[in-house]
Order: sequence, then C-alpha cells, then structure tokens
Amino acid sequence: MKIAIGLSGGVDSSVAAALLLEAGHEVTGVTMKIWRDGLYRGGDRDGCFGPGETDDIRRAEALCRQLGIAYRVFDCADPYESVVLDYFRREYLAGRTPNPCIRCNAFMKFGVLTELARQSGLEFDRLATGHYARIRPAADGPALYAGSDPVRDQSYFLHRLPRARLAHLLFPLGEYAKPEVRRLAARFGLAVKDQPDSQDFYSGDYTELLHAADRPGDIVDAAGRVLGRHNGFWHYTVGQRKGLGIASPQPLYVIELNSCRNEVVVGAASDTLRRYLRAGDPNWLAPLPVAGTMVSAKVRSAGKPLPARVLEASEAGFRLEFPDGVNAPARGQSAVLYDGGRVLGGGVIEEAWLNG
RNA sequence: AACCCCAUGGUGUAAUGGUAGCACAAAUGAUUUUGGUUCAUUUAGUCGAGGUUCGAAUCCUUGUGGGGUUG
Repeated sequence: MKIAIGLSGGVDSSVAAALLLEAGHEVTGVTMKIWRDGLYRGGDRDGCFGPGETDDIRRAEALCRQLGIAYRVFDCADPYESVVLDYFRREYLAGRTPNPCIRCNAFMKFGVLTELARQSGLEFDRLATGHYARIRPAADGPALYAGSDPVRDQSYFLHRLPRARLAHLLFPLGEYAKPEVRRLAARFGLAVKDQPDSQDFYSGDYTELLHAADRPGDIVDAAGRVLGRHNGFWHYTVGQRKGLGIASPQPLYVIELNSCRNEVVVGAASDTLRRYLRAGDPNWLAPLPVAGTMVSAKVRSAGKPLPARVLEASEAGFRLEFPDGVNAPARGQSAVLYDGGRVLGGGVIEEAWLNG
C-alpha cells in the first residue's frame, strides 16, 4: 500500500515510518513547515511551533535517507496562521483556554497537509502518523480507539478528525507502549532513538503569540475581595495554581476568568469542583449517544477518564453530568467522550457548574 | 501627651530560657505533543542597640515602626 507518513523529527513518527516500511509498504515522509522566522520570538524549548523546526526537518530528512524513502516538506505557514494561531489568540483574549493541538490535528495534519500533498502529485492510499491511537472496525464503520497504552494515549487530541477520514488513516504505534517504541528505535538503528520526548505547542512563552498589551486588573475571591493583581487574564487558565503570587492559608486556584471585568477569580481547590458541563461545536465519531448513557469523559488530555452521564447529545452539542464531580473544567478546552476505549466524539466546553 | 498591646523568611503563623518549625508564595527539576494539574528539591527569618544567662525569638533597658485606650 502507498502510505504518506507525517514526520516530526521525533522518535514516535520515525519508528512509525520504520514499522510501515518493514511491513512492506511504499512509504513517503511528509512534514508541515509552519514556522516563519522573524514573526515570532520562539524560545529555547522544543515545540511544534518554533525555530527548532529547521533541526526537526533535518532529522526527518536524515531518517528518510537512512530508510531509503522519499521525503517532502510542505509550506503550511499561511493556513497555520489563520487556522491555529488566530484561533489561539481569539480564544485566550475571550477568556477561554484553547487547545491548539486538537485544532492542528483536525485541520492541519489531517486536512491541509493531506490536501497539499495530493495537489503536489503525491499519491497515497493512507496517511499515517506516530500518534498513540488506533483505528478499528466497528458495526457502524471505522472507529477511533485510544492507544493500548493508557499512559501514552493521544486519542484526546484526535477526536475532532472528520469521521470520514478515519478510513484513510493509520496509526502504527497504537498497540505499543513508549518503552517498546524506544527499543524499536534502537533496534532499527535510528539516530533519533535518544531524542527527548516532550514537545510543547510553542517553544516560547505562549502569551507572546497573543500580541496583547498588558492590561492590569484585580485577582479576587468569590466574594469579590481583592487579593492581588494580574497583568491580563489571558496569562491564566481555570484550575491554575502556580503564578498567582498570593500567600494564603490554603493554596489558591483560578476558578474563573472574567474577561468583561478583567478579573481573575480564585478560590480553594474544592471550589474548582463541577458536576455538570455543556459543550458546543461537537464532532461525533460514532452514533449519537442516547440521553442517560453512561460514558467516560476527559476534559483534559492528561488525567484519567471520569464517569459521566450524557444528559443530552445532538449535532449542536451535549450536556454531561459527572456523578463524582470533575475538577476545574475550563471553557475552550474539549470534553471527549469514550465508550470503553472507543472515542464517541467530543465538543468544546462552554460552561460548567456545580448544582443542577 | 500618658498608658497598654504587638514586632519571627516575600506573606500568614509556631516555638513560655535549650537544634527557629509549618503553610502559602517564589525558583529549579521531573511528569506532559494545549493551557494547566501533580510530585520532588531549593532559596529565604527572630526590627535596631545594649544587658542578664553556660545558653535569649523568649527575661530586662532603650530606640524605631505599627495598633489600641484616655483627654
């Protein structure tokens, strides 16, 4: 089979490419170029969006040379600016917390990149990536499943892919655990076998991307008492503990961003607890769950899925009840629903509250 | 003006003559393909000056800075 594999220059996508080749496929490496020098400062860390991209591409190129496969780089900087960065700015400045990776996966890696590759004349039957997730057949068609290693599972980031795309994807690492992938990298003799794991969204301070002048305001408690000052609510996110600079008997957490009043509202850890949430702009990868169904839900990529009851689900959104509660769901983040290991779909959190 | 109370890391507090401890904050690291969370480590203090004592955050004198009562 002809396969295009998205390469990041990291261990995971490299091993995925080697596995596909070993399985006898005809493989071509592809990479999105999204960084533009001069427009942003970047930083020292490793990140998807940052000046380190040049090195990432060099490593991916070297990998393809070693494997003896073709390699293509596609300039996606313009669409990335409008699809990811504009969204990122808009959300933060509206007092919400965006998830750029979800957006990037849905519209860039599995959207723009695929189209540009096809337009360039590259022929392939499947697009593959090094994500820890699985595509498996279900009664209603191909379905997205969590990776078999619950620690590394990345299905949360993939829930927004168009359902029709699932049939054309491959995730070669879906059955592996990270240590196994590292061993495979060594076995394949890949130069990237000792590359560090983590890869942030942005290599610098994310607030640099917002182009927002500081706007000082109050940090208040639920009763409205002023406890401290901030330089712009977009420097914070619901559930955040560090960086408030306020000494108190108990650690304080952000419980709300009030963009209208330019206030950051803080409280005790217990004040972040919510029992209900409403999500909009859903993407469904399975038949709509029936009201009353118990599912597992994740409101952030890390952390275990929580039991949740679907109160209502439609093409417009859904509402959930968490019998055991959920800590600090943030507006703008995604709630993703699972039935066992299967991703049913997800949506963007609009609102969360404690008492029905 | 007189009298009383108080003064301990950046903040809030323990330690009634015997190793200055805790919480929060901050910094660093680990974890993590968002933001965050969590975990570990570190930084940092007895208001100044004298005195008593083997030994003072603690007792005495005084200065300084807060708070209160009286007129």
